[in-house]
Amino acid sequence: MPEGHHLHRLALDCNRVFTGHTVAVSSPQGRFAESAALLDGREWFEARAHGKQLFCGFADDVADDGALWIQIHLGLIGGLSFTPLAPPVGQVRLRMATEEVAADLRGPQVCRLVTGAEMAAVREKLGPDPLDPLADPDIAWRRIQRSSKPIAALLMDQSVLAGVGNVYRAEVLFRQRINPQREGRLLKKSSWAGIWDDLVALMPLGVADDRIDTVRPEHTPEAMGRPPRVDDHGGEVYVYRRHDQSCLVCGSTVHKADLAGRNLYWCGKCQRRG
DNA sequence: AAAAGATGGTGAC
DNA sequence: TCACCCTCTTTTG
Repeated sequence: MPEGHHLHRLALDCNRVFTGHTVAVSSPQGRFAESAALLDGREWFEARAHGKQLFCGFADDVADDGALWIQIHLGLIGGLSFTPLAPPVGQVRLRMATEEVAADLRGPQVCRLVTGAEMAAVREKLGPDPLDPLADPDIAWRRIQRSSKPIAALLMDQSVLAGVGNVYRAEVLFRQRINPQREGRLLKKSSWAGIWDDLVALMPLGVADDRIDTVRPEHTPEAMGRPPRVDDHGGEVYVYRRHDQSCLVCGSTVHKADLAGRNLYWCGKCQRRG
């Protein structure tokens, strides 16, 4: 679940549930208890997402920006789920609740109280986010241009580009027909423009549906007479976790390889651009 | 029943 | 490059 689209979706959900409310903040598991007590009963301020980082703000008269923030990073296995108010089940690091709804945070990589200045410092280290309408793709392009790392590695580097994870990486490179091993410094400007524009188009759909669908109409299960994808690792995709199966476009076998400790999926025949 | 693996990232070598 | 974090699902025995 947790690529950038999911965090932006959670920010929207938090704002929908908590705006105009005071929030009961607690840490049933105990590891965030001290900070939770500090925030408990405060007025909700605002949630914001930048890439895979989620910030939940609570009103604070003393803070420069009028708020104190919880920085949340789900990591690989964390989750934030909304349920009708009921006793917490399992290990809940953070609970934010109204009288009707509870948002429970489990297994996060990061859950800490930060000031507005600390939040800004975290955000300064992140590259542009395709889900931010004000983001500047040239900032990422300058980093890519002077790197000898493969474009597939650069897309996963959150200081280059914020929000893209393993699924969007594999899928946008396939859709743009780009060789994942192409060095950043050798990538054509038009290829980068294609990647960025495609992410700007794709990721809002991911926010709306809370899943990653990247397959064009002509390659959908209905259009091709194939069974729909049934697992819950994203939606309909071209290459992600489709290794040893046939490419939906050319029929050749989809490859899988380890790149910097993460699984990379691609079609060697379709993806030859640089 | 146990192990492996996952949409992520850090810190120690 | 690897162990580790910590949760849940899927695969293996």
